[in-house]
Amino acid sequence: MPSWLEALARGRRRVRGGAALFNAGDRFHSLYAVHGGFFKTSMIDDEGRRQVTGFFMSGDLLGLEGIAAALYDVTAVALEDSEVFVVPYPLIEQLSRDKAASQRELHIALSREIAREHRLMLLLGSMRAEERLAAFLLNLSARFGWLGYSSAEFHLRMTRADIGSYLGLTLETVSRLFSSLQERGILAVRQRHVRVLDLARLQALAGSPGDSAQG
Amino acid sequence: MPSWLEALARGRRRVRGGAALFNAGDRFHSLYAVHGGFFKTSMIDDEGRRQVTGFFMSGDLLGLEGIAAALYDVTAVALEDSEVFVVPYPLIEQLSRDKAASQRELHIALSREIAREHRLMLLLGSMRAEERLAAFLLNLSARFGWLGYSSAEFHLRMTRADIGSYLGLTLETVSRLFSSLQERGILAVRQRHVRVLDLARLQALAGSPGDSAQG
DNA sequence: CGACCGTTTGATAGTGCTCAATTCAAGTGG
DNA sequence: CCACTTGAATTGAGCACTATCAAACGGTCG
Repeated sequence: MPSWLEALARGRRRVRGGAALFNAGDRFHSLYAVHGGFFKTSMIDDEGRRQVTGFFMSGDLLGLEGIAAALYDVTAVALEDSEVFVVPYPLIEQLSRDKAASQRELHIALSREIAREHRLMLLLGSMRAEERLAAFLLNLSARFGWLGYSSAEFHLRMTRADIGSYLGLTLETVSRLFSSLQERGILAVRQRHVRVLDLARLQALAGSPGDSAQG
Repeated sequence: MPSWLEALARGRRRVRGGAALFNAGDRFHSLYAVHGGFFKTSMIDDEGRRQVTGFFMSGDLLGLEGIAAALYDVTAVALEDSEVFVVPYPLIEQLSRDKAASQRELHIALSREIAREHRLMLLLGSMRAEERLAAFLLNLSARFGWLGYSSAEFHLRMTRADIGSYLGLTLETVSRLFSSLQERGILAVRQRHVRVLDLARLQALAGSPGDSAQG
């Protein structure tokens, strides 16, 4: 978890796979630093369609968007048994007043989330299905790498439907793309287990990079 | 402009239509509060495709995403002769340390920007072309209304290409949609001049609301 | 072992894109 | 004042991509 938050954590909270950490519309009071496990966030549009807006793993901060309206505006659900540090927002406000460094860190966290979403908008607005999936996989891969896990072989925690919703595709399209990438020798896929066989070609499909946080 | 920033503005800056206020990659130093005129922000993906990420008018804050990397990560271009207040970020940091209220306001501005992009992701990920344009127009309309202008009749400052880029559509599709909405008596469109003839039907197309800031 | 959820695969159709040709508006210069 | 230029917008035809509908398969957990 981000070091500047360590002093502020007030307890942990365990969340079972499938359970919600918070729901859209809940009163906002705390940020959550993921300490272990895996979360997805989603929201519902006026037509009732649910869309996944992000995936969060160790070190990522959940709840930033809640400050504005004093309500969380997404729902955060654990995709496996997970744990978070609970960081009450009032404490953060206070600490940032005392310590300039912490203040800046919070601003950076917020600002980084904005930048992340810029990239996602770019993906949703201008990439085709295969590019989207490639970019998504590279992002996941890089994040696993940073956490010390293999970046070449990993386990997807989310369903094809989750991926599709996040990328603006149907689950069938996602499934077909996995099959196609496998046939071409770029990936080895078995259910949710993914192995990257040809990183260079995967990067070429995505238009290159695979960094940036909080996919 | 947001009242909490008034005390911090250090001068104004005029920007001619077509000129850039800042470019992606420039060193970050200030936020800008739009005081008059109209801006678009855009960024470039790895394939070199440019995409519009937002439109900004009086009262909106530009540059928030620059805090994270100490670099602006979008380019802000004036779509007509415009004016901004320049608010140096170090001053903001300092004020937020002294005044809890200002600190919270900044957090809210950042957080609101995150929420705005959530909605845009929803739009890009799950709405069809016509829904997107309807939602876009309602958003613009509402914002003009808040500024005291007519919400039923207004002048688009951006080209069809800008709108298309923002909505993840081609300019031809945008143009066709305008024609179609006009034929159906929902809008009266002449070039960039738009008049809403049937608000209810426009809202129905979008799935209802038209609020939320910084479209 | 059976039930259930998730995934894969196929066939078909629809939506929006691409390419291309006009039309239109606003300037510019003769 | 009017040809001419230029950038934007409109419109059309055909097609590519992805969604939709449908069926079968697989893995996992009671």
